[in-house]
Amino acid sequence: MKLKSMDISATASASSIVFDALRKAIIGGQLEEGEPLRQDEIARLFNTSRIPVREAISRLEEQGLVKTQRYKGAVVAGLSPQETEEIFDLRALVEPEIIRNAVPLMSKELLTKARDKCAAFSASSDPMEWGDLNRDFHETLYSASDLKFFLEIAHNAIDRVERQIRAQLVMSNGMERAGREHFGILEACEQGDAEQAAKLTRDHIQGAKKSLLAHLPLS
Amino acid sequence: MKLKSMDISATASASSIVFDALRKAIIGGQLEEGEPLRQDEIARLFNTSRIPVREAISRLEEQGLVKTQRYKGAVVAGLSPQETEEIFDLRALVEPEIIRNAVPLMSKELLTKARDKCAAFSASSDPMEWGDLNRDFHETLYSASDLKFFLEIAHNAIDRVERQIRAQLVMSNGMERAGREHFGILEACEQGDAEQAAKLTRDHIQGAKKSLLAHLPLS
DNA sequence: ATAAACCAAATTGGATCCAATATTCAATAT
DNA sequence: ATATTGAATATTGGATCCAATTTGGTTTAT
Repeated sequence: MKLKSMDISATASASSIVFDALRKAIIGGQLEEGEPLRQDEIARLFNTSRIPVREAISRLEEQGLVKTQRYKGAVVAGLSPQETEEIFDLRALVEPEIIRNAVPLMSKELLTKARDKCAAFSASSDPMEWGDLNRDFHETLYSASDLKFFLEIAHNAIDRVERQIRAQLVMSNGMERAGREHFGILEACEQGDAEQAAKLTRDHIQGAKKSLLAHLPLS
Repeated sequence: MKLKSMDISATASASSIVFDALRKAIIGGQLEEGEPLRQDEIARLFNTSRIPVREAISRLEEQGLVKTQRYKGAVVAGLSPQETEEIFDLRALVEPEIIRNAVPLMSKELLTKARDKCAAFSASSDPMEWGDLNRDFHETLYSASDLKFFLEIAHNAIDRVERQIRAQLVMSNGMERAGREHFGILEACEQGDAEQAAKLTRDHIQGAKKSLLAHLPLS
């Protein structure tokens, strides 16, 4: 019997489908911060009842992506400049460790893929996709790491500032500098220099933080 | 009008009450790892329906404290030795930063409180309360920090290894050494030496990790 | 006797309904 | 005119009910 098998018990529940969709809409900026999430409306959109929607929203709250008030509902969470700065500091602490751990575990294939993603990022002229391509490149490198909890933290931290990252890329020379820095990180990985890759990753994040804060109101 | 006011909209919902209770039961070891969480049973215990229970469980899953399988239900999450080690490494990375940030913000009152907690910990002879007293001391120091996201991470990381921390305290000379190390950290805080406090915190966590892994099966 | 088929109980996922609270807006009093 | 009251509407929180799936035991065929 030749049949491509799949784990049926892993099929998506309604609540996880709603969760994923809302998460993407929030970090992608389709839902702006402060915007209320109406359970009814979302349930109608996904042709389901409010129960899975409520579960999805409570999970999003646990992730810090929405804020809810009893009997008032949920709104997309926003960040103050101070909070944004703190998230970038957290990233600057955690992500270099992930890269340091990942470098010795990177296969030839993975490095090839990363090089492609790096090139795709630099080549793109559509600001709408810069955010995704940027994240794609970083996550490709991180995916070689086996530090699942560090990755969990990093993914959540990036989720929370994804909108700011997009903003940072389109402003001044954000895109050009990111491209250069990506290339540097990639080269360090290819040379197996974990220390250098970690250092460049930290600089990359701290640099993004700085240029972001400089353009933020009353920082 | 003189009336002591309180924010009624902040009153606890059924789901948050269940969430808090389950979280405490899990990290306190009342529920052992692998133990299934039956929605009906929990709903009966709290005299509510399964809806708030399900919301609580989905939040616990988001925190990594339980694992659920579709149509099979939730069980208390456990950690492999490798995973335990990684959580301790994460703590060793994040918590020193929290202390470093907190030291300059510590008031006289807070330091007094911390000294009391430190003494209470060392004085206790009841192994059942060592875990709580230990956490109480650390959280007192951390509470001076204004790094809310770092604190979020640390709290969650500690939640996930709380059981192992308890185990570590009761074994060999874990309690005695922790008492000594706590005192060292406290002194550094009192002297306003953030660097030293951070270093001792890192050592404290790495030391706990080592002695824990040495006693763990097939580490 | 053993293993496959199958049926009943248990359990979870989701839908619908009701209760509690918030919000909006018209009516009223000052 | 403005502020306050009160009713109608909208929205969320929770309870109850039904459907889908798993689980454990029983039957049945070999």
